[in-house]
Amino acid sequence: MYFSPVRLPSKIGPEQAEMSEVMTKRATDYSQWYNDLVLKADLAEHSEVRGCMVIKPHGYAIWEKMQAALDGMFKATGHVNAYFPLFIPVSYFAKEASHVEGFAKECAVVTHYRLKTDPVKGIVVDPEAKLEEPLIIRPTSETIIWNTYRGWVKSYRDLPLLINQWANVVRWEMRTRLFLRTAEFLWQEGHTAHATKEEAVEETMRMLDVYATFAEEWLAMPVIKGVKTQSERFAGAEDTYCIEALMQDGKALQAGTSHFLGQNFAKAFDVLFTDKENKQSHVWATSWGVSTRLMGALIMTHSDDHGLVLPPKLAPVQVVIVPIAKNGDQLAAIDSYVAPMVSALRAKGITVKYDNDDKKKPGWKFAEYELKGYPVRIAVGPRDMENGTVEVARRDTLEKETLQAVDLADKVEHLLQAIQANLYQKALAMREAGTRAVDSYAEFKEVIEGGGFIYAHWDGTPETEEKVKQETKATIRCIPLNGDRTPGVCMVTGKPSAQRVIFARAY
RNA sequence: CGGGGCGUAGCGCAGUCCGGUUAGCGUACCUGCUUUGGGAGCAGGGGGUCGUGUGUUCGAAUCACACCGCCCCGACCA
Repeated sequence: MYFSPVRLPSKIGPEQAEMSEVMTKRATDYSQWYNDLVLKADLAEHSEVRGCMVIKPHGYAIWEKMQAALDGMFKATGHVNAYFPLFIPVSYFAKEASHVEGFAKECAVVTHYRLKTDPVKGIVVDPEAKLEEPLIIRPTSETIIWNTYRGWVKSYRDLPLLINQWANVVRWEMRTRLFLRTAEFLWQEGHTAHATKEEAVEETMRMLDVYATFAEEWLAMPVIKGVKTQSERFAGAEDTYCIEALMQDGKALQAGTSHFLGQNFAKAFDVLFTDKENKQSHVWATSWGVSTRLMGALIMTHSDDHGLVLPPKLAPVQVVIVPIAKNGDQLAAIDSYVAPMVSALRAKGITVKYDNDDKKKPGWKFAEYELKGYPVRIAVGPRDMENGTVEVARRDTLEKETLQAVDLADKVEHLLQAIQANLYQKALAMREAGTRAVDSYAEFKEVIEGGGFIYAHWDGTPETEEKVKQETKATIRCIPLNGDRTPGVCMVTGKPSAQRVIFARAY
């Protein structure tokens, strides 16, 4: 059922050098397939800076589509964008104890502000230019934002404060993978301040819903909403909510988080407001984020051995039209034949590329657009011009069909909707097939080897969670919000359990 | 950070063990002709700090040491 990781010799055999096999197959080595796909589909490449990637135009275009959709949803829920500094003084960072504890191990630190020439080494850090206080490069912005909010919030009239930031952050990870975990990544982080706990909790849940909606309607990726256990909670949060998705190899991926921060940061940064009764209290906070990791989620949810598969709503170009011509005259005839189709498609808001570049052959283009995940490909040749048809191929099923060109724009519009829906349904079916409920720890140990989401009872203690993690490498992904609330007994200790939680091996 | 693998033309590799012509092959690229409904064929051509540095040697892609980078596995994490 799943594409399980298999260890292979690092040398690539001659059969893989063939033109027809530009990528490792999922079933051969899932992890290598992922790496190949990111590179071959031209989404990103490794930079020479350790742990950092270059997001290439095709990959960045997809990220921009995600940004646009999310940004619209943030605005629609009353948020505005702002920008805070990349550098955070260590003293700010130090103010919230559990926050520091969580991030200290992976902080890049700036200690100097100048270089100088050196006769031997060329250029060196100028020891004279040491900063009085080191700056860290933000791994997340709670501290600098709350330090700023102190000046912005005085009265209940200033609340709620609903701000989002699109930014880059740095976490010095030991091991990185393109999109899934890089030392520097792009994300958005929302930071809100509220007068009451209820309002902050409501905001936390609202943004969790925004993420779930985005994942399902745009990424075509079904997710489970849940709350994290104590050990998986964001450093500094009271509660961390998340959306969890299941990838094709049976591993779970956390795709977004929304945190209820309580008054932790307000207390650490003395953010107080005066209410209607002239009483002072600390404000209540939330923060929430999704990152370029969603690119990894997108890839691992839909793509296949032919390359990337993109949901139409996130595809930078939804329809590519490829002419098949024997000569220049024929190409010119196809140009005219296709022009009204292009206009009609664009009039419906469909993004279209007509690729009449005669320096590349049709077959080459077919393979290339397939690899890059264009949802619909239309081929037009002399036969079509005679018959008033076009050949339409859909990327998700790889099916080809010859259609009458009349009302093509309507047909394509429906096809794009059908593809979007089909991708979601396929992903949902995959998740359902990969989801099991188990009651005994012995069965759990067996089932977890095959991957997937496992619903099991847990006694609620970090000790039991840790034991399971040590013995099986599976963690509690979340306590689902909409799951079965039937109580039971912990599969490990036999102690009472309020409801089943989701275990999985995770990215 | 530990274990394993790797670094030679844009990409994929051979050559390294056992030092010795002008460093090869496939593909990509350029030119010409023929082609064009799933990564075209033939002919000719261009392209190399052999990851970086230091050393050994008459001579280093090849040997030694150090460093850098990448991949896979583990620990950590979104």
